[in-house]
Amino acid sequence: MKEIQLDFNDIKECPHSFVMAVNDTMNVLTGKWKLPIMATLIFGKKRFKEIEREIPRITPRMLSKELRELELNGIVKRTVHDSIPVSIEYEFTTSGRAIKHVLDAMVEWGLEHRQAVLNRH
Amino acid sequence: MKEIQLDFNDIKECPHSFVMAVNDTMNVLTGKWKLPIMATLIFGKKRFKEIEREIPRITPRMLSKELRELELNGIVKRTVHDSIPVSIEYEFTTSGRAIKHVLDAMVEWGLEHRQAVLNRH
DNA sequence: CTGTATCCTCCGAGATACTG
DNA sequence: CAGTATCTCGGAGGATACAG
Repeated sequence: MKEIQLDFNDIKECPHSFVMAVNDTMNVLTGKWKLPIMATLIFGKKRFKEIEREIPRITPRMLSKELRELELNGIVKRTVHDSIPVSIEYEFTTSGRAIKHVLDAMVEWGLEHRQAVLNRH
Repeated sequence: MKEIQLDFNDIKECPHSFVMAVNDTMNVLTGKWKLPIMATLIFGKKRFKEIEREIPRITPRMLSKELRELELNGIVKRTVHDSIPVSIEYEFTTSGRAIKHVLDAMVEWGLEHRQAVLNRH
């Protein structure tokens, strides 16, 4: 559970709280599997095996690890239903779901940037 | 110059162009030094040595590598002034500067999320 | 079904020295 | 000043097997 530590704390124009906020956000977005996992949860609760099935090539080790990290970071909620056999469901927290606004900004910039690059050939 | 390849192309709810756009954006934000480098360019052109001085602990190797990558991705423009000795300046492209909108969204979410996490202790 | 435990590989990044 | 060339290493992530 290591913290990514961006090293521009000394740049005077960046208030420390802004830098921390960007750090927090990057923490939730970086790594190979976090975005794919979040994508599977957009339309509601899912069980471990469902998520695993929807993400080609992910291993249970990585899925477990990333879900635990997302839970610790308050992005997803894990619920144990003690049926037989037990089933476990993952879903976004309210705050976790709101990261969609960041993704929207990324989509918008990404599309515009690709267009801008194409326009100069 | 490897491309980060997010592996959720098969998730039907994500239009491929949106996935590509998020990929493009992540490409520009990930890694240890890209954000610090961009932060130094917010207020205008800078020379290699100036950027190096403003970012503690970065090595010329990494600065060179990241600047080249940002240039190839159309984020920064590199200008050679053939004075004696030559001086070289780096600055945002128009499209590169616009990534600030993404950072704004990240700051907003990051601050709100931190607050949300604190509120439930 | 919902994960852990081991072992292993590869690459991002650091250290250091050098070049035009 | 504006970089490049080597060498090295830790850690993210993969493969495979196993557990409750």
